[in-house]
Amino acid sequence: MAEEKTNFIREIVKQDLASGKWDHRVHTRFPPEPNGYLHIGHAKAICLDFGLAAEFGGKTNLRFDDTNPIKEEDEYIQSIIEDVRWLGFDWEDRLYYASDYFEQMYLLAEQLVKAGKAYVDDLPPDKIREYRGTLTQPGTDSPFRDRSVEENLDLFRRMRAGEFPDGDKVLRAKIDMRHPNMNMRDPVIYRILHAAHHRTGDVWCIYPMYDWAHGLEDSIERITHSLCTLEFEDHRPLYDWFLDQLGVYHPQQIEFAPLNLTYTVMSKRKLKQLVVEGLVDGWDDPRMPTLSGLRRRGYSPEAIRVFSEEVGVAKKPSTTEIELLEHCLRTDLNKRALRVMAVLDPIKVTLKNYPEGQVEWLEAINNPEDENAGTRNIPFSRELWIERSDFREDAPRKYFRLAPGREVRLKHAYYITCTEVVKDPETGLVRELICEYDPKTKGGWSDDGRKVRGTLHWVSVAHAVDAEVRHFDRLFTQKNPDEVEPGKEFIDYFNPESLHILTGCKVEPSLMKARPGEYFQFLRNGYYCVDGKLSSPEQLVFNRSVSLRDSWARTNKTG
RNA sequence: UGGGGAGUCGUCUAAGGGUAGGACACCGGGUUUUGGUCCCGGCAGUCGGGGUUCGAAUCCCUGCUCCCCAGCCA
Repeated sequence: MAEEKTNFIREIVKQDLASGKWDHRVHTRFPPEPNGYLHIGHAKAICLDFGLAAEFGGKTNLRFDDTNPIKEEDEYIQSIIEDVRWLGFDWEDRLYYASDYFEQMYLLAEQLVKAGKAYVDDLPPDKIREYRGTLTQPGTDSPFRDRSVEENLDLFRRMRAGEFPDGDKVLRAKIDMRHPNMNMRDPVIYRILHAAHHRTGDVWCIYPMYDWAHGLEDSIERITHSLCTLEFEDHRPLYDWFLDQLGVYHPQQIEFAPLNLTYTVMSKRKLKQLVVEGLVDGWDDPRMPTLSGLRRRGYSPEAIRVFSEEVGVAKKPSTTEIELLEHCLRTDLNKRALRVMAVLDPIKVTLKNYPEGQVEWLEAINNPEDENAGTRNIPFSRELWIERSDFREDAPRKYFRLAPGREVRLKHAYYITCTEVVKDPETGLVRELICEYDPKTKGGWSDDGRKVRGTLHWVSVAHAVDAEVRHFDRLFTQKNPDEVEPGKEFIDYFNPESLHILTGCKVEPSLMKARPGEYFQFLRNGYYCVDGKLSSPEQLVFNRSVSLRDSWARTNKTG
């Protein structure tokens, strides 16, 4: 039944492979601009670019589209390389930079000038905008549109030579100022920017625009399928025009809908604003949809790759529910996360009939979903921590945790029965529970057919390690923070409750050895990981990656 | 009133003349030393109106709605 999932781009590739359109090659590229950190939306594109090529025995280049020195930084390049690699993709020796092609691009531009298809325009920016017309009104020709080839070539060379200040002149393609597609109204292809480039330094003072550069990059690298998002659909005619005018190798641009997720934003500009305004702890804050944030949150690359496949690829603008992402994480972590015990909101239990000073090391299964995960021993003693929410004085019948007179199982340990509740005389708050354990139930079993519904997690007081635990909620309070009411902006929907810091948590001693990048399930609580930025041997800090599904909480809420 | 795209369960996505399928979400039930996992079941969709056809989500006509484009950003 499990018909393999497909999408329109995969079908195009299959057809092209069958027809031999590209010599039976598939060669894609992932072309980020190094002006920010990669996010889950990029992951979809990365998985598409790399995944599709790999599926058909093709190749994928990692290419930095670094044509704007003002916005681009080396820090971003490093993070992008790290993130793509972390996701599990390999570009082998094909790490390219658009800036490596600047000379070729320049020469091709001269070729366009010589063909009478490009001209140097002296119009200032505001005039260029004015002459462009509007969506409904045609533009008008620049007075400089009909300069001779000789004059254009001379001026263009002098632009490169640095004879003019920023904004003084531009090189424009000569297409049609009355074209219904705004992109075809003599688009600018080179601008003067006396700015140091992160790779070429001050070698250049003119830089190519995206539309000119991108198709050439694809052409130079002999890309077959150039995948990009929907907003570039309007640019395809230009992409094709340039390549056709030049008579060079001509890849096919195919557009797909970008990924949107509920309760978050996906624009680098907006994510950067959260960082700059200090609303989050950097690009890698665990609440961020960035790959570095998801990594710090405890997402696995596998979960993200499965998610990318699950959301599918189409041309319909859409917003995926974040629950699907969480589901993919739970599915992956369920198979791999080591089960450990951690008490987040501790209340003390004293076993009245357990020998003082005695310690038993009980065997605990590391992962019931993975036999190879083995077992470990955990210390059990007279005084234990259990979860405050696992006890209720006024327990309803459906509640099968601890209550006065009720018996529960301590996971991997013994059955215990609550015999006495010690309260603070001042506040009336429960301070301690006095219980009795049944020595005949070691390991959590009894052969007398006794029915014990509840199983609790616990940590030995004498052996517990203190830890800080961080829980996260949605980054924004609105399902779609981009859709703002009049007078508001997306940042107004930032969720001030999105970070909860729990202190005084008690975790089992084995967690002292936990390292960033390892996956844990805090039994009955959720999936957690060590925060690679904040955690230290002196102060353990864990992040909750995602909670466990909780049907008890659900029935309580709706009931 | 310009151009380019897109409309299938609540959400995402298949089916491209022949039984509208899957996943998430949601709702039941079973198993369970995690109120987890797993298993079983349920809910729910072709934007509207015409037409062609034995048969239309699919083809034709028409209407409607939504998204993108007026950077010397990508």
